[in-house]
Amino acid sequence: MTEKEFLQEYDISQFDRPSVAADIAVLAIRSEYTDNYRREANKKLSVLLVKRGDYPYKDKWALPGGFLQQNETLEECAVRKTIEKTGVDPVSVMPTGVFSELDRDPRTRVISHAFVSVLTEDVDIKSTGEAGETKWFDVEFTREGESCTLRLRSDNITIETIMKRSSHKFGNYRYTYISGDKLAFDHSLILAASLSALRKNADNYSVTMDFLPDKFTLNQFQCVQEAILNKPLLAANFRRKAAAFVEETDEYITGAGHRPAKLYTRKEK
Amino acid sequence: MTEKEFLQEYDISQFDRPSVAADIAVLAIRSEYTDNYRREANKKLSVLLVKRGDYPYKDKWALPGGFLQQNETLEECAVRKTIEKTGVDPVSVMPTGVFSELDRDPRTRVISHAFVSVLTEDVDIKSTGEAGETKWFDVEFTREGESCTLRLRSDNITIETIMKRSSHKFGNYRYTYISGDKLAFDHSLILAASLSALRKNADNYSVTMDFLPDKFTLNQFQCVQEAILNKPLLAANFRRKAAAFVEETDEYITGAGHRPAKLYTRKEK
DNA sequence: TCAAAAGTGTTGAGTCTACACCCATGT
DNA sequence: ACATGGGTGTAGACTCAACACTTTTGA
Repeated sequence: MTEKEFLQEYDISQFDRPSVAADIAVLAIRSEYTDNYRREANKKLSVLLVKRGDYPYKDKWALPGGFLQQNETLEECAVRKTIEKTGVDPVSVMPTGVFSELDRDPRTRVISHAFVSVLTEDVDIKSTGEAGETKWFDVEFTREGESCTLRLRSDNITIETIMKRSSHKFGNYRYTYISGDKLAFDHSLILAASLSALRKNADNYSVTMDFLPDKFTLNQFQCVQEAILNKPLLAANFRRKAAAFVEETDEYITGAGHRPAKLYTRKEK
Repeated sequence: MTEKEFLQEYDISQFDRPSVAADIAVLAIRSEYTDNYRREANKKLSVLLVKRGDYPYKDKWALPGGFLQQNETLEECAVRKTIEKTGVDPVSVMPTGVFSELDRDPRTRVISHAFVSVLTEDVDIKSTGEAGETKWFDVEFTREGESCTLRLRSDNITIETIMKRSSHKFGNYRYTYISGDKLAFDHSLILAASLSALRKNADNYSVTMDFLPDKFTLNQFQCVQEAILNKPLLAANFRRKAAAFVEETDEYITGAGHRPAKLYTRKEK
């Protein structure tokens, strides 16, 4: 069955209203390998993609996601679909935008709600990569003037998309495709918009903190912040600014070959 | 026909998926009356509400809004519905959140997309108030500790709702009803969330500017900013900060009984 | 003439950046 | 011992709130 046949047989008449879906960019802060027992590993941002098994966009890589069920909210849908399709629990999800353009999906009208999640604790990548259908891709998202480049890399796969940053009304950016590889549907554009929404919001430290575990060191916090903003921060200054958002505990992390780090919690309010 | 009969006769079986809707808080900066030809009028924030003519929530006040059609995006739907129901053109609309809780609407499952619009030029209120079905309400939205009060006033109508600010994940607040009057559906909660999203975003001056006309004076800009943030700003400081976001023209506004004000435009990028 | 907004200058308080420096630890 | 991250101090640059002051207008 070709994609064309598939689409012809798709009974669009049963749908006289849009379908409602959630798509989610699950990001992880991954540590690069280091052979120095003391030195902190470099951190890279990765995104979790799923290879589509069916038409449309068969064999293309896509963000996990799917249609909303009657007994769940959109946030619950995003979490459920991610677990079903990848085995990864995205823990908490942040909304990043709604995509309601008319021709997003060749089957029928679909309104997609985009979310982003950042996993700040080490993820066991092997357990999620079964059958080659689910993979983590290193993310590089850069901008030179008008055009933005989204580069996704995993093993021997590279997906590179050139986009234009178009609208910036109300502080939110949208992107349009120019050239290069594409993810399924408009997922390249959704991923780009979600990354820029995440970066914009992460300027406020409290947003970043919502992705951290209950107890964390200031260095963990800083690594997440640096990975999201994609720039290094001076530890001395970071810790002073972060102090306004956290509360000390009397627990420490030891065993890293240097002075123990105090654990902190999110400050309420 | 009572509300109960109406709901019993509503054929819910025709819907095996959620309906998709947009609801919009149209705000206007309204000038209070002044008898001094020179003195600038006080500015008040008002919201446009529609009295429901049908079940459910017959005779309750509601935000304008309605169901998405197949040939429009959600933004277009919000604009179309506002014009249809009130005769007011909201010009440009900012998304403020999605409400996908299961029991928002007694008829069937409805996913509502909230928008806000701020009208910065004087609106002819009389032309929109036909048949008493559409009215502007002065808005007061205050918070003391845990509980928030939303007070809406128009002529002899006062709608006062007490709510609790509940979740603040990722920088966005949600509200839950405690006591007092209610708008139709969960529109009190949507309005509260939209107002706080607007205030949060308006910290960035460029968001406020997206609601201004193509040419504006710095005083106009400041009045909008003050109405949204609900606090006075020092003109000298405001103008220096705003300078980064605007470009001069060589046009002036005269006739106000004082030195002419230069017109500015939004600075691109 | 004069009150009001338009617009500029200045001062002192506070914040942020960069860097120097000491502390505590596991190998 | 020592490299490394944990953590504090501080000088200079920068930003910002407050207020004083001058300019220009219409009635």
